[in-house]
Amino acid sequence: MISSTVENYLKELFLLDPRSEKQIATGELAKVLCVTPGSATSMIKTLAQSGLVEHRPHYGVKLTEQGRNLAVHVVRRHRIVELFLVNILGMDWGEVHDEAEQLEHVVSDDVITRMDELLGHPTHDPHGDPIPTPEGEIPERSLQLLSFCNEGDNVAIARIGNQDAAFLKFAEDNGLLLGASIEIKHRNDIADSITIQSQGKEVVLGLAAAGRIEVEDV
Amino acid sequence: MISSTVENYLKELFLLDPRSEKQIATGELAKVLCVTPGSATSMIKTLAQSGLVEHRPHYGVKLTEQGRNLAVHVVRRHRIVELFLVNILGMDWGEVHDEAEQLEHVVSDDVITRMDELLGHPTHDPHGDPIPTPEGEIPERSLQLLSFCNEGDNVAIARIGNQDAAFLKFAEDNGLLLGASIEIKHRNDIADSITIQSQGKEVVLGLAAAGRIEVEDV
DNA sequence: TGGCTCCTTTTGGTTAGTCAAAAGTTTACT
DNA sequence: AGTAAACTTTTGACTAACCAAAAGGAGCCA
Repeated sequence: MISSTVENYLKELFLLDPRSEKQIATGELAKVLCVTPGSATSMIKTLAQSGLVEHRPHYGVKLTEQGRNLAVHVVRRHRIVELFLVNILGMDWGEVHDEAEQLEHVVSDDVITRMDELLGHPTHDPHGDPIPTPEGEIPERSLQLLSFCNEGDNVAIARIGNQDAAFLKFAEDNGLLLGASIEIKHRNDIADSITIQSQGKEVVLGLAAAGRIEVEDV
Repeated sequence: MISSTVENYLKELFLLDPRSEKQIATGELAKVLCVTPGSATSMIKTLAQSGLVEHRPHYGVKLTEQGRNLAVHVVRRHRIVELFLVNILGMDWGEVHDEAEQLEHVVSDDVITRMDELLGHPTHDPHGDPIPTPEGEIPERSLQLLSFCNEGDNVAIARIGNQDAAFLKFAEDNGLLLGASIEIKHRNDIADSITIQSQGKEVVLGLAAAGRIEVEDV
């Protein structure tokens, strides 16, 4: 049996590098998992023994094919649960993450399949992140940072990279919801700002903030 | 934080004696939890130190007020989850128990509240067992064993005590579903049988089987 | 009262996961 | 090249939960 601790290590490795190309530093992994570096090292060693990661001491760690596969399924469970909590149980975008964090380790594949069906086989979760398929494929979209858009572009909001509650509230208050279609009115590199129109309302954003919002061409 | 192991010990103590009146034997508790008696003893000792149970060495163990309270809430979570899996996700009566066994330890009160709402504040789960309220009250019904009913009685099926899959299938096939109203046609103590009519169909049951079915006067 | 059986408790050992602090590497700068 | 800073690994120790097997009551029957 695979413990939830192991699932968390694998999941975070995946989230830090979805393609599993880079060597992730022990300390970085330790930080996101809120454990000491020493704890991470020893867990990495046992993961390596099980063939779930490849460990080059002092250089870093990387998921193996097998490890990545497990991780992807944890992420699938997490995102389906999140979407389920929001769409079916009516919970808030902000409060579902921690809940899903727990549930992802105990819900069976059967339950996930049924939730998936009830949700209509969604491809992306409430944060705009892709939901891996049961086979482990990750649906790709060609996203672009809002900060790279040009005047006149018509795009739809696909993902908000900043999980900060205040930022999410600001986005929500200004109609910058997932799927909302917006038009780029002005772009001023000198003033470091971009002006967009969403649902008739004009909003001015700094380019740094715009860099946290990903959009899809429509 | 209270571990799921502790929750399981408390829950099983509650299920073995819902009123928490008797002293439960260590060995009995160990058996339902599938642990050795020694393991049970040592956990009982730590539970006693936390004030969750009262332990009289060599005589038995009993939930305290506080322990029973926690146990009742675990049971509430379990039963609401079960009902949710059956009614909302369309799972089978038989397959939800193990799933709920896992989920009961991780779902938050918020999620339970929302499920409860979605289900219409049910008072009993798919097995006919009562669902404790958020305050810990246990809705009582005055149930009677089908084997004690007399000719002419009109009753509704409230609970099936036998969890055996074959028995459940037999019951289902003969229209003996939760809530179904039936009439007692004949009762023959010599032949040890009882004849009932449900939805026009007559079914003959041995009194032993009838003793596993509980009914409510209508 | 002794002895027998059944059950409970104790004892000693294991595993997974953690931390704190010591020891060892790498890198980067002079 | 030499050294300090930054990071990683090792070491030793802890906790929760478990098991197997030895030791310790309790009740019963002669």
